[in-house]
Amino acid sequence: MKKDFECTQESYAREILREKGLKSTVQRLAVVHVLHTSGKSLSVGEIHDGVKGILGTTGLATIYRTLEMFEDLGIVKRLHFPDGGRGYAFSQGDHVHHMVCVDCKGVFDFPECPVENFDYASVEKQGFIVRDHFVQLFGQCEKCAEAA
Amino acid sequence: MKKDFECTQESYAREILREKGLKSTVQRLAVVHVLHTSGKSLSVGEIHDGVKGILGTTGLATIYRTLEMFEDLGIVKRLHFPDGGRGYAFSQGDHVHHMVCVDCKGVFDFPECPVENFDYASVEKQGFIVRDHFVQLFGQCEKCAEAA
DNA sequence: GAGCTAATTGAAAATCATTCTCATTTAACA
DNA sequence: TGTTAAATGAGAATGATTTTCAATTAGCTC
Repeated sequence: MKKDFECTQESYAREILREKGLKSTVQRLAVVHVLHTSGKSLSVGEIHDGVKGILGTTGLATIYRTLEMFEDLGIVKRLHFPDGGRGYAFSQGDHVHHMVCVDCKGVFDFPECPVENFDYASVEKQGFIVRDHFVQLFGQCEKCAEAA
Repeated sequence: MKKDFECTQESYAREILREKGLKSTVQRLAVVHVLHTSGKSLSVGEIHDGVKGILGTTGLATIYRTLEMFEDLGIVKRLHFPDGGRGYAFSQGDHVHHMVCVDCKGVFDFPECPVENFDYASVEKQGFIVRDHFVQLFGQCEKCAEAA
């Protein structure tokens, strides 16, 4: 099978898959490749198209299965758009937030956590225990800001 | 028509609707009532059921239309759950974040913005302009933490 | 309060997204 | 190279959301 798209990100995915006893199929590696090289957030359909471009044919169900699994493994992150749409972005590393360009859907990592040093006093006063958070920034990348 | 559920939140919605030249229908006010009195995040189906409980019969399309519109008006906020599910929460006021109990789906407002004072230097260095953000906290409310 | 009008609703069909099933294929390892 | 459990593909099934259009209604005006 074609593996001419192998690069750092595919190796990274391979390793995580092997650690968990999961198979590194061409479909899975193609999903990583498509997401990573696009550099932006893609819909399920766009990912499907991208993978079909590499492998010729691929079942849509496989894309769904792969994305769900990759999300659990922390390889991709699901993003939510104000219009209700969803996108997936490659997400190497554990705790990364994303900044999304609303024009080109470009995704840019954001290593510092904006919420990390936040004082949860007002919430904790009510008895809550904060366990996790979802943070996503919206804006414009340099290119799109200039074009506007 | 039954309006015995009128209270502060319904008046609030009425006012916003009137400002925008939109009609305060019983269906719309019932959606506000259901969401507000539940105190938690509800799915579209749960909201539909709640409204049917008040009005007898209501079209599902109306619920969808109302929620979309209320989201634009800032009356409700769409929440996203790790499992992919979506929920809607009543959201009086402009810039409120939410903390959601993963057990009971209870929603608690969070007036301080965790992102407000964050230093966007690393992102701005790349030429980005941050325009908006989505922040959602997950955890356990007092009740559910004790029950666990 | 009755009439007018544009906005809104309801019901069902249409569309779109996601999951499931099961026979076939394949990656990983011996 | 053979074995085997995991993964895939194709399409059916399910579920979520949107659209359509005739009927209804809220918000005016008088």
